[in-house]
Amino acid sequence: MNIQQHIITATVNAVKELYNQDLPETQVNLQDTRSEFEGEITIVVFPVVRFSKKSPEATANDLGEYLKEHIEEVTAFNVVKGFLNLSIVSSYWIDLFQTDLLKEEFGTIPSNGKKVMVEYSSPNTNKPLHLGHVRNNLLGYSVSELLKANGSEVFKVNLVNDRGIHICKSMLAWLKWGNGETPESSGLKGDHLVGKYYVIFDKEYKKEIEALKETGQTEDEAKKNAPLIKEAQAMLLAWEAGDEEVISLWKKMNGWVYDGFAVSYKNLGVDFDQYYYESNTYLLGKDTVEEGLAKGVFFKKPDGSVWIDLTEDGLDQKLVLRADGTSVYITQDLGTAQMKYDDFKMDESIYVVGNEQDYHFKVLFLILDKLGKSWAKGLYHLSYGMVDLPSGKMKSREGTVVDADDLIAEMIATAKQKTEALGKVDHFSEEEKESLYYKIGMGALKYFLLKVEPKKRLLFDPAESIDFQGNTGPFIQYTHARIKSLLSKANYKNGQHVASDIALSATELEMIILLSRYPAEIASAAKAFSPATLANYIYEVAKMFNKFYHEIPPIVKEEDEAIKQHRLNLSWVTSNIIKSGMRILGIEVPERM
RNA sequence: GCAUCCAUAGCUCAGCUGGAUAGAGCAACGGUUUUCUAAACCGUAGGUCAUAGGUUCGAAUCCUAUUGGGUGUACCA
Repeated sequence: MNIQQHIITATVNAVKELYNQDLPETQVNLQDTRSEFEGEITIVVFPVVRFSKKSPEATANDLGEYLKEHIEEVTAFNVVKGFLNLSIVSSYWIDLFQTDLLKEEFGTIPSNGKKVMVEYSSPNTNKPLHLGHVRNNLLGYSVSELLKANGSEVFKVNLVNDRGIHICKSMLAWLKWGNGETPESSGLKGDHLVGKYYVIFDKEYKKEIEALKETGQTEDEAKKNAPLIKEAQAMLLAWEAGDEEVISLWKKMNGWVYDGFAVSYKNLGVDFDQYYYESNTYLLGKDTVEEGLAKGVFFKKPDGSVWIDLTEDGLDQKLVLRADGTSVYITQDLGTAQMKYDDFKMDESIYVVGNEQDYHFKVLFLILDKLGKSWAKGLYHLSYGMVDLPSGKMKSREGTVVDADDLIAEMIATAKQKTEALGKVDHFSEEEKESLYYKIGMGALKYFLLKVEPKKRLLFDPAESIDFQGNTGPFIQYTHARIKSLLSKANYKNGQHVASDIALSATELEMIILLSRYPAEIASAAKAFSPATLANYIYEVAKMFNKFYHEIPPIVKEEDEAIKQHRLNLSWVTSNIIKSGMRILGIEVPERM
């Protein structure tokens, strides 16, 4: 039993004995004592006052006396207003530290038997990835790792949007203006090459619209009548009919895109256990529509279109199948959800998708629930905010997107320049330097994006480079490298215990308490699907270490062996938590930098 | 119009199921290196937590309204 639980139980007993009242355990409110007060654990006594019928101060004093009397580890207490601060004997903290935290596997949580699917990335194959996709990928990957760390079995899946009118646009533009250009002939990365033709299509299409408007057509008419869009639509029909030429062009161009994505994914450090392709799933869902009609969840309008009425749930009527019997977006999502469940039988399924689709997922989940799917309650939309530029939203057609590959290259270049300026790595091999620049650059980028609460929108200013100082990835990486250097200088041997009666400084005590929170931080971050809370915790840990490192004399020169070993143990545990926590964020920590 | 999310220091962000004097980083100013890596540390300054009510012993946090901003509201995906 840990000390916190011990205190809670004893407090309940105290209220029984002193006031003859039954205090519910949930009313015992514990928190870490603020550093400006004496003690480590604080009881907020206001909730107890109702039971004691005394003033907060008097109640706190009563409880303090009782706890000091009945709990061996409680050595002293003080009362500040309604707060009872308890001092715990330092040997308790040292024992806790040595038996739990000093283990390599500290922070890993045993299996909870849950199977979870995380769907993320889900790109379109008509253009390269941009900063918005980067946020999605990093978030999806990190949440997956977080859930694994919390004891779940995780399947990462990528549902690739590889078909549709937008893909045909790129194909058509390439046929018309491409002159047979390939990634090899142009030296362009495949996804960028295809994206180039998507932009060309849009430009030419706009020209046609303008021309038609000159002839007196309205904007809407012109958009529908432009020859290019008609050709693209014809191509889509040909694709659906299995036209050999179209299919083979489609395969060729998608192949270029996949080669390009593979490079970006590798650089981002993300991976997937399973790919789904919409070209295989876009016809799914019609069975589900039949099922819904049979169950009376859906209804058919006279024109043959199928709808669900969600007005009682505060939403609208929603179309689930067109009058001509073809699917809409939600049709295939219904079918795909069923297929994913049939494939994996997972308990929970997380969709990492931007908040512009909040409404869509609300409807999707509600429909599946109304269809009586037992697994519908395990569905969760991890909705994240858009990445904005100072100028506003990124728009691919207006060229205001921050390209993922460019950004990665810039981050690495910046890392190189900053590292060289510090002049610490001159003796590194070229290979080690390259690897270091990559780790630091990506560490800066990943931490920058992940430290912000997912649902909040995020501002990125391309004119200002991402920081490498303060609350940043490189700061945390640096702290880790510094600890590793210290440990190697001291010939550190892991896991050696010292007598639990050594003296601890205030900072050392604070460190132990902070470090001991790691498993709880993982659990709460996993519960909230939020790598951000973990990121901020790791930062606190790194900051605390640097404070400790500065205020004590050099450890390697420490003559008291027990104190030396204990300080090295503290350093090692810090590095272990940083490494493990950063790994969950998808960030590598160098051994030296 | 309706739905939904957001609003905290000059800037970017923390702030747990309501608890002590609202915290970090950047930028600004000052200091720290004969001592284990100064991508570090210490200090100064910076706030009507959008506004107004309400609930409570106690509200940045919960409720209501208002203002400002984002997103959605297609037989697009």
